[in-house]
Amino acid sequence: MSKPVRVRFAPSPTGYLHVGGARTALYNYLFAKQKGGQFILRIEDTDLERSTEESLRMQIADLQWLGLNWDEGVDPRTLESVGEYGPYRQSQRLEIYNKYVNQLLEKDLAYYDFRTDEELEQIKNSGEKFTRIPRPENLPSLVEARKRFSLGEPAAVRFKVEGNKDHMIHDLVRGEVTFPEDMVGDFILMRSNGMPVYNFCCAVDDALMQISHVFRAEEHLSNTLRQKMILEALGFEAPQFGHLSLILGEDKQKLSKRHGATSCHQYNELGYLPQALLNFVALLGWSPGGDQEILTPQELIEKFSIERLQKAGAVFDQEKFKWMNATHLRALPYDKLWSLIEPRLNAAQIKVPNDNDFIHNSLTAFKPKMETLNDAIDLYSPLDDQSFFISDEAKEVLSWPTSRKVFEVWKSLLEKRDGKTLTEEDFDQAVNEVKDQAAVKGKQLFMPIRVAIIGKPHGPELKILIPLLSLKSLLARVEKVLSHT
RNA sequence: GUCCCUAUCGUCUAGAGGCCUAGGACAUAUCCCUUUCACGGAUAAGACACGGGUUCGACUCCCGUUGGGGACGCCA
Repeated sequence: MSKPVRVRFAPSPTGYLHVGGARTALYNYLFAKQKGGQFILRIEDTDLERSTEESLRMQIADLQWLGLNWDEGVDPRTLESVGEYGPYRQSQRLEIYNKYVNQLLEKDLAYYDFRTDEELEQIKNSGEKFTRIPRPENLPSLVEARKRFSLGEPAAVRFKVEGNKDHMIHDLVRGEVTFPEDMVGDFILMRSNGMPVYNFCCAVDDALMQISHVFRAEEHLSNTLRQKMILEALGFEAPQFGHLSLILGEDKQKLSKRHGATSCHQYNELGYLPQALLNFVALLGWSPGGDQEILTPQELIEKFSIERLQKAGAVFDQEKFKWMNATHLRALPYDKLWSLIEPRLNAAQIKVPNDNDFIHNSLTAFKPKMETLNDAIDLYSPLDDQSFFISDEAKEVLSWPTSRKVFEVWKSLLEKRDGKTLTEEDFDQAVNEVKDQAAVKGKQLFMPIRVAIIGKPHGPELKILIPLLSLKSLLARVEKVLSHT
């Protein structure tokens, strides 16, 4: 019997998609998918100063990377509106807003305000403590105001707040929230440059686009009052609102740029997986109830419930995110993982073989060590002869009195061999010979060998690494190491 | 300052009046696995902000205090 579920994500195109925005988008998306409803992307670009087409494209790219695909809104390629409630960019809906502003003006529910910024500033600083800007003393008639306005006198349109009634909002996550109407003053509907303002567009569009539920950040909670007043004045039905707790930084302040990486784009570049970001952010302010923490997008859709939304803010814990990313990464099949890693190796100019054996063996060795896709760069670079170098850590091993002997024996063994690579068995055998001939064991044996192979005293299991390296490069490496002793 | 929201381990959370000696995960510590580092496994330490009610019984319900957050734009 209830209205069909139609939810929207309505970003303003100013920069990359923030992780908080991603979570808002995700919850709306999950709700729509679970209820068989529509997920709509609406662009709130009425701030001409800050909104750019470039940002719009970036946000769309981020949303697509996350796999949060919308049913209605702007087309990702052409940016044209797709859907029967368009256009979906507020900058293209100006006639619509005009129509409704005029309606309010004519019903005497709004008025032209000719005061200048300076006058308003003066009022604020007049010494009196206004919690809201007072309405102008003598309002001109609509006819007169329109005349002055059309003659070029700048004026903003303000909503008339009557100021004596309480508004109750049934918030989907917070329950009943009551706002006294007098907490807000006559607020702007239309700027003096003719552009309508957020609260107005949002209210009108939610109504016109038949939005059934609005999940948005808690910072909008008090805007809801204004939007409700607009909706009421226009005779529209209000959607159901649900205000999400904020995502916080370590210092418990609203997560912002100074907390480090906050945009989806940054996490993408850092080598995080979209499914990990979705999973992590989903659990910031919501939980599925049980002990399961690693969830696929499909599981999120199945398990999502507004009852389990958290009311208090949640700190974005980079460490846990990294762990979660590593977990998702290790769950990836080899070919998928390789397809994600290869472009990053190329970008870092690391050249390694790409036959199936190599991919399989190397990934087996490196997977447990990878937390982000970018970790592959450091992991694979020792396999590339061009970038072989001796690490600082290895210098200490080099200085051990027994190390040189180990290198020499290792080298002579390599020289005696033919074929392209060493097998695991070859290696075990060789190590035993080094042990006997150089008369060392334990740490004094293994660490120098490791240094002779990868230039570092720590790293993945040599048994797996050895078959990944050619005999030729093994030799070149030990020679290089010897030249440093 | 005014209004609104909020409060369980350091962090994310489970907990819908007795199941709680408060569970899980990340991080931390120790041990096992491993002749390295990880991965994996085990163990340990670690929280109901405080004060009043309500109740036979409160982490759970109500009120207050305190702490934290948000909003108060011709930003969204």
